[in-house]
Amino acid sequence: MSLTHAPAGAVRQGSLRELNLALVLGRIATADRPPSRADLATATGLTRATVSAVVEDLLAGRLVSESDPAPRSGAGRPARGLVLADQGPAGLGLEVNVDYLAVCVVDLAGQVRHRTVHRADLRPVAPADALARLVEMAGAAREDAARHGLTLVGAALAVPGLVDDAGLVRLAPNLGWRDVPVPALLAEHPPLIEQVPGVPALVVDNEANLAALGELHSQPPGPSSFLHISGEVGIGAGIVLDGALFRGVRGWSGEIGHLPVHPEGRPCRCGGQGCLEQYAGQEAIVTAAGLARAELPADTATARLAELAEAGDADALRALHDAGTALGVAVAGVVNLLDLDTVVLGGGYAALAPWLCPPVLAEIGARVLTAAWSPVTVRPSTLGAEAAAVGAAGSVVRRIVAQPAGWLARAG
Amino acid sequence: MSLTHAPAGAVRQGSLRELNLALVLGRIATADRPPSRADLATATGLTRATVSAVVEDLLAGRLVSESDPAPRSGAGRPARGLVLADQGPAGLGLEVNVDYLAVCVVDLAGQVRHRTVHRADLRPVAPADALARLVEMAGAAREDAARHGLTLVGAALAVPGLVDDAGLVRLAPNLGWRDVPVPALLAEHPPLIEQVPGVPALVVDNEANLAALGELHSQPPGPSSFLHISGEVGIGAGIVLDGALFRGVRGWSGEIGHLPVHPEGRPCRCGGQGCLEQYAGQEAIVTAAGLARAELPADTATARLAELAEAGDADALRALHDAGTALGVAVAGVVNLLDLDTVVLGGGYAALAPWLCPPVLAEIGARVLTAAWSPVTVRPSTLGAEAAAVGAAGSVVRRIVAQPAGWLARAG
DNA sequence: GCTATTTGTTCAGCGATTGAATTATTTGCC
DNA sequence: GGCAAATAATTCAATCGCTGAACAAATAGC
Repeated sequence: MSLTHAPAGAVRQGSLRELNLALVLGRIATADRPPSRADLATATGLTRATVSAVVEDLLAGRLVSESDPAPRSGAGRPARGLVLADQGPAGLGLEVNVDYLAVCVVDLAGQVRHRTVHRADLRPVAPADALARLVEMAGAAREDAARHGLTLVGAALAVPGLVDDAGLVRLAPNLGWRDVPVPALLAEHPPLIEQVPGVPALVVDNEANLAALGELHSQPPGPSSFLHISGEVGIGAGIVLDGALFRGVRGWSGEIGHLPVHPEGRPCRCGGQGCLEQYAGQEAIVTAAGLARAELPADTATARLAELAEAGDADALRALHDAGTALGVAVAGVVNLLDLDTVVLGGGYAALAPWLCPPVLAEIGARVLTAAWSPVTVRPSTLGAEAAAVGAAGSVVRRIVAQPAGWLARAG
Repeated sequence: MSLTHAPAGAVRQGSLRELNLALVLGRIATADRPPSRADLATATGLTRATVSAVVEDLLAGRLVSESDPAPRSGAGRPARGLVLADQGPAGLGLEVNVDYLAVCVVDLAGQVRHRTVHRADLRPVAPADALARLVEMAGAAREDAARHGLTLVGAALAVPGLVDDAGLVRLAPNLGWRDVPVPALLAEHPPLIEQVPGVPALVVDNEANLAALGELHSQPPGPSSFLHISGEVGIGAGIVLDGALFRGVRGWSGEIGHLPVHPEGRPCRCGGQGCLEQYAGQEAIVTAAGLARAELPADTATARLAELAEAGDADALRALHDAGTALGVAVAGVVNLLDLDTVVLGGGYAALAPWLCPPVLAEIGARVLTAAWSPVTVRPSTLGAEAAAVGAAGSVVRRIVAQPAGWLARAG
């Protein structure tokens, strides 16, 4: 039932303006060329009078600005193009991963305006210390952002593990974290965020989820429903349905790493048998390729593997083919279940995509009933290594775009 | 991003009333006791003045009526309870299945007001003839409905197969249908439906999807996210997320029958190997239990199997245990992927649930990473055999409840 | 019979959208 | 160069629907 879903609560007089602010701003955000007020009127169905009034609010709140290059040329008064402001609210993205810390700032338009990566093995570091380092990096990011006229209105932290609604990291096995109360630990540091109604100061979420969100909002815009697979030590998936991340009942969706691909196969640390992770996880691939994994950190191992495959190393090629086949079995199951037409390989898989895609596609072709009518695209992620941090920061500014009324109420 | 999703288009002056009509009517529909106007005001956040105006519209359009038993007793003016009208718009549910045709009428409140089942082997019957019989049954249903003051405002047809957006049945393997243009075939018969803006006259959908919708709207209300598995000859699943059926990019989601449970196992007609259907499909179970399947139609075979299991027949019990284990492997994968907390066994599985649930739960417990923190419920469907027809009819009236403005515009 | 209490309605006020008229600014043609 | 056509954006009275407060209705308890 694809009904236009109504707002949850009461629709008051003022909601009308709130909804139309969001409608117009969203249109400006997704347009490929800066639209004029007249363009917006025809696109949204509102009258030009209303659009003018709404745009005036947005201009006053510095969420949009008028662009110099006119969107049209020809007879008639020239239109004034509207673009998202390159100053004003911005999102702070944070990421703790096994071998790096990342911080970035993304503006309203989705541009990455600041980026810092600190490479280090985080496994021996206590959570509180890791977060303290991250806060230090974030402080520098905030100052840099302020110099560009950007105000941080919210932060999102990506963690490779299970996170509950309150931001408690239940389990991040590869990081060695268990029951880490991130919000409480971060509350001990001076706040970097200017609170805005409707935008949570801090969201903690799974790295795979946030990387998928980053992919969703990357340029050029891709499909609105897809599966994003982050192949790290574990294998996580972010499921994007109709332009929204699907989190599951408790926010623990996407545990694709424990789909069974050989039900009577190798035992897995999850307690099951033959889980995907045992055949297509980073350690499994590296080991199968004959690389002594202990000598290398995860990202270097992946790069080395790509080098070997490039050079035609038989062991590497076979390891990648086997991993791709296992991945394909799992992905085919997901596609059968959810009827998705796009699968994005992210994280460590992105660099290995040239060798993983063919066997994945082969399994999809063999196992997906509907593949004959509708082809499935499998492609590497367009975002770089710290996709989750970018997606995290992007998720903050998307809230401003989706609910501009909160920011405008603040800005006066 | 669980933002309150705004309406897709422009929010005009009149949309406000439309949205609040839907809000108030939805509240009346989901309340456990007939709410008063005052109850609705506090529940929705609207003022009592607005609620009174909205309710007046709903009463005038005969979508709700005032109930006799007052919702409250005590000091103060007695409240007048509001309930969904038992006259007015109703939905027509149709179902073509392998061994029966079913027609039913469901009123606004979700009550089944008419029900006809015609048992026959439909495999040798041409699609046009099967639909003609269904139309005949529907005509009688319409007359019966009219006698109760019900007007049919839309129809939904459940088919055990893949259906595209236009209502074309691409493939219904167990029925022997391929590329059947249902809307065109039904257009040759006189219309039974009174057109209402916003309500499609005919929707054709997968039987598993509509059965899941029926479960969603069954009384008492259950969870808003769950997996509904219809175990017939094939195995289909309806995925309900946040109170809405998830259809996938092309409407072909839920093909759980082809999740791999033994990737190097038996070949499947889909082209893959070791698909769930080969281990937990009705034929597989019946054969494994030692019943000669040819002698029995599908529903009788299931009943017989339940009898044997009840009597302690070792072969039947083993067959059910093995099928349940295979089903559990697949369900565990789905739960890992989507983080659902409820699985409903419907269709042929409903009657076999006492024997299927334990092995399914065992596999979930062993393979689902998060099962330790959040238990998963596995239970049989509460609806009867023709759940899809009831769900189909229910999906029609749900549209009226979700968008009452269309009906009100018609009724004046 | 009076008061407290709760329900539901009435009504002036107001915010936001609408549609038509008006102003603003350019291109192209004579 | 000047004028008409075309397109963009604004202004303004009218209207729709929600709000808040006052008011009328109806009952229980004392």
